[in-house]
Amino acid sequence: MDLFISKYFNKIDKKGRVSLPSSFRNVLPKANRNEIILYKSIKSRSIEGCGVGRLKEIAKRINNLDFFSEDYDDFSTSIFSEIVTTSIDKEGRFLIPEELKLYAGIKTEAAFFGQGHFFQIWETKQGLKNTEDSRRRLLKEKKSLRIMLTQQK
Amino acid sequence: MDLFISKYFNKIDKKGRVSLPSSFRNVLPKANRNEIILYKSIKSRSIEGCGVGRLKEIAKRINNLDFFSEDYDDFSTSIFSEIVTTSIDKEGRFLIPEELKLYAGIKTEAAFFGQGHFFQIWETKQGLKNTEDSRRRLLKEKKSLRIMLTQQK
DNA sequence: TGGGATTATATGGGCGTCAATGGGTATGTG
DNA sequence: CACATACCCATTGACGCCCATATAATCCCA
Repeated sequence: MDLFISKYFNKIDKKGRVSLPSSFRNVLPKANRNEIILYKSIKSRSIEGCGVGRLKEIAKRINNLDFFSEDYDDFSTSIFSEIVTTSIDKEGRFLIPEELKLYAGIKTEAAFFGQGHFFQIWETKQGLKNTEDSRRRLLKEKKSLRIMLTQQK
Repeated sequence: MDLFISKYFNKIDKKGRVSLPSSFRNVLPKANRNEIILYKSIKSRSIEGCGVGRLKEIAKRINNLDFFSEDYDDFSTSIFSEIVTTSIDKEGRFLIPEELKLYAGIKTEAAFFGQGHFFQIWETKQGLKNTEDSRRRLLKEKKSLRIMLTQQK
């Protein structure tokens, strides 16, 4: 399976280490299996993460913008300076930078939510609440989606 | 990772030395790992820097401007004549020329912002403010950021 | 197919290494 | 000689690497 799926709740130890769920590790390309990128979610108080491969893709796109435009700087600043890369140790653990933990309100436990091509890290309670809210919105307001999700192939 | 990523805040000591963040050092080609170039940013009160190898890339970008335009001369002059090369000592530190520090308003701390193929050095407060402003502009006015960040290859 | 044995995963902790920082001295150039 | 800067060494704290354990999952063989 090459998608980030399901949810996991892992402890953050004294040194600040958390295990990246094993199934998430397996999604990373064998080449860069010991590195991921993290950044603040735009839409919620959570951290988003994925393999480094996507970063190179983004770099390429930004590089194609007009170098002397304001847009270039805005993209470049908002993305490159906000993204952090962290390495994963032999046991599959990594460090969440302090700033990102603050942003997401994470202290002693990290809740990992698979999102397909990327994943989110939440403070456990907020993450669970977000899941409920999402689901409620889906069921109440988006009948068409419900159809997509329940329809047989 | 061969890109300048993330942000770092390093102290400038009495002698005027600053550490180039370790992850930035690693972006420099192993050959010229002890030399970088610095120049005033055209668009902001910051210093831009990169490995010497990127000079060619900068030349190409300027060359793509209309040769007979005023812009051409302005960019060409502003950048090429202002470029300085500085060497990095064994501990990974370098000196920011006085003129550049003045231009950016840097005194005792330098804020390094990764920008992909180059990086910027800001006075800490201004740098943080710039990050916020950039992000705000993108979120309010440009849906494209969201697309870049969330869209799959 | 049951149940012990092996492997994997999450978690904890020790310790050496490296990064950031400080300072002292030599070298050099005006 | 004075100032700047290159070179050398020292300190501190963070992080990487290694080893250890407990629980859960998987395997394997009779």
